[in-house]
Amino acid sequence: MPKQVDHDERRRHIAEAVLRIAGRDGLDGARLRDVAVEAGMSLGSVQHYFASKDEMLRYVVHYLGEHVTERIVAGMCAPAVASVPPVRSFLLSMASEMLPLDARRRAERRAGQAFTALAVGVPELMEDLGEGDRWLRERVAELIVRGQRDGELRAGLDPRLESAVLLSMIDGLGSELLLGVRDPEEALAAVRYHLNRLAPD
Amino acid sequence: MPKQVDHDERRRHIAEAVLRIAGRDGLDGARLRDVAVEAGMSLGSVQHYFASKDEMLRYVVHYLGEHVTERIVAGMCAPAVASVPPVRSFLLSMASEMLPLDARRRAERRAGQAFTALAVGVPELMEDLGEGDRWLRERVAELIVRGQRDGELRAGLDPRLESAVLLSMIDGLGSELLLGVRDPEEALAAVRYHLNRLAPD
DNA sequence: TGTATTATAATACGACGGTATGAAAAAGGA
DNA sequence: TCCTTTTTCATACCGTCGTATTATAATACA
Repeated sequence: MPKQVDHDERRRHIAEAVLRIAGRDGLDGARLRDVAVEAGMSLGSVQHYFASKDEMLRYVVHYLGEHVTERIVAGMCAPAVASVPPVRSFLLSMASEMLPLDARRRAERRAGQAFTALAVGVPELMEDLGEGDRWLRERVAELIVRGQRDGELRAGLDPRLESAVLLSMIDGLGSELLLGVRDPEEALAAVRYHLNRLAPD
Repeated sequence: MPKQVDHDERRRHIAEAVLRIAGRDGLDGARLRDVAVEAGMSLGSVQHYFASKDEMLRYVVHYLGEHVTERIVAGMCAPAVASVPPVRSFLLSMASEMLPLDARRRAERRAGQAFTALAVGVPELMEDLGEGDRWLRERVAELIVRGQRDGELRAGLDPRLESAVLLSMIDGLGSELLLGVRDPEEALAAVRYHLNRLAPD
């Protein structure tokens, strides 16, 4: 029997390389040869783990979708340890995690937007990217309901629509931050301002 | 003296072709040869009006930036003729115009996002795309101030931050609509819901 | 230790796409 | 009418990039 290599570990390693390149130079800059260099292997090896570039990109889309939601959830759970956390602090943590406020998240978001552009019109990819979105929306709606039960949020709010408003706003702020038409302080201020209005008088 | 042709008219004609293609197949689908076919001319002619593909794309970014804001403004002014229009109806019209609710606007937005992805990290392009954004933000802030003066909007609102929240939300809803993770009715409902909360009790 | 099978790598191929070139066509002015 | 300059077009060139091919190295099992 031959050499044993964890195939999926190699694929994740390559996916990380793709994400680094896409975050730095855009998805167009992710040529197979560059991916190989970034991953520290040869072009042939990359080909060994992905039959085609398309298959590789599909894998990366899936990989990204999983990890983004995972990281957001981690960010939301982080402040939970500090005593009893208000729902608004959860949501603020979530927003901070989602917004491209540092180099890493900027790269991640840029890669994400590149894939989003790629996915438009491709049902399979759109499904992968939309999955986490729907899941997150429900979580936020649940959180808002809980906030209302605990008296942290106004009773009159529509959880479903509030979830849509908040997540859309964060999404939009993210795009604007990446494009440089909005500065980070203002983005965070907008989120805090919005969350404040959700509190009872 | 030779044949006289309106140079800028030709360039706009080509730009329209590029936008149609980018809206239909993405910006990657806008090969020079395809642009020529879409514009109903030969590759050589396209080259005659643009020294390079890069120059062409820069022109299209500029062209798009001008026309998008122009169309949004037209959308905002449209309901103004009907008696005295509440500020909220202005803003709703603006949102409706900005959201990709039909094929035309979907194509326009897709092209816009493709160019946005292209522009990240290129200061010149970012400037072109950010210009209209800043202008629009100020207009919305002014509108909110006017709404407050007229008693249409709550007095406690921060016009600058409200402008940021509203425009970011519309931007985010637009992305989500394009990706198909949000349906048009819900997007409009979210906008209406949000605008409603801005009204006095 | 030998061998079979996988992993890694180097190189070659072929297509695609931006660019360059040169020629033909068109049209206003002498 | 002829000339000059612009416009239009066809075609050739050449680099790039995805893919295919082939060879070499590595390793688990007999």
